[in-house]
Amino acid sequence: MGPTLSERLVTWQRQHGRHHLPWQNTRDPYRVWLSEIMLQQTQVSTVLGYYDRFLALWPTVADLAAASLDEVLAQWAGLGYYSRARNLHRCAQAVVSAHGGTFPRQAEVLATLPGIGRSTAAAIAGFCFDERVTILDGNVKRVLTRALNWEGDLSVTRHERWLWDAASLLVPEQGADMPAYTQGLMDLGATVCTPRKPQCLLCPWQPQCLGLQAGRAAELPVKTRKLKRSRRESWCLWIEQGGQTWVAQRPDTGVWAGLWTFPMWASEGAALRVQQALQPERVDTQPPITHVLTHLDWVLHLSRLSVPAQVDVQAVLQASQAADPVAAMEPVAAGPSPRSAEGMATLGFPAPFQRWLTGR
DNA sequence: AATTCGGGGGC
DNA sequence: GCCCCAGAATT
Repeated sequence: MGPTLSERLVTWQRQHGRHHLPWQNTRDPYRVWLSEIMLQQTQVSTVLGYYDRFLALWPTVADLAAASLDEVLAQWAGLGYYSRARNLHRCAQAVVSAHGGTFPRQAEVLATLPGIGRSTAAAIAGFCFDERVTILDGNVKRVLTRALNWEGDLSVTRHERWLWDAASLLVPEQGADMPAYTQGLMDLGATVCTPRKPQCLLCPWQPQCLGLQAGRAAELPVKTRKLKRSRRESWCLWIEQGGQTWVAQRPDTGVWAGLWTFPMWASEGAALRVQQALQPERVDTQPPITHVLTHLDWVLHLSRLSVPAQVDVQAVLQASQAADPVAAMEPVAAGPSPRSAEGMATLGFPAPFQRWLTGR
């Protein structure tokens, strides 16, 4: 028989897994939780800088809870999936107000908190509290479907449920092995059982892997989901007037919720009419860029305007906000307002606007 | 059950 | 171009 799959994985992780990521070598649930949220659908290399910055700014969950949502969003800017930042903030406040500033220890309770689903709850409970519950992230789905040579379509819900059950059966008997086991699942998927060209010769499960035996490991998992992106086109005006820049905050739902952008219009004509009303001294119209989001190709046009001091920008923008839906400015949470350079630095801008503002 | 949320890495 | 990434919440 030999060692079980979980025993093999635990031994392998201790010898060959990753041990020096910034969120490892701690059982502080705050640090583990913060890393797990940032790492949702996001690669390790992308998270590194953000993680250290958040910890430096907010060393404890109480510090984070005491921050404003705007501060958190500004620090999260560029990382994507901004509902994570909103839920991060809500979760910190819930931990403080409903749990006395201490994270709950059971996965089932953790999963009731904002932004913590079943997999993240299991990661926290396993890493910090030795609870015998399984994660099920992209790594585990790939590792498991290959090890079991299981060809179920992952876009089908009941297949996911089946995988949860299969993964649950594999957890180690000893709670003390849970941190290494959970990390092992992640490390195996990230470093050996990779999406393409898996390094099966290095795999601790190689003797048992049914996918490898069938010669199908590299073709799993099966996912039929086809992604069709819609297209949207917007015209942005970068309005500068006497050292100030006009910005608007996006509504608290939808794409880039709560972040800041230049005022935007859904038609070229509407933007041009506003541009004309502003009587700019200089106009710099840049080639459009296509910003790719998960479900959207967003074509963004940008004209940079220098507007004389005597022009009432506020009035022009308000009139455009109030215009009929076709000609109106795109919806904002709060009316556009001018910001100094220092003020701009405290706001969160989506990646393409960040690039424009910093000159790439 | 299907959609909606970003942005970057790697090939 | 394509798929993937320490997924969750919403509809």
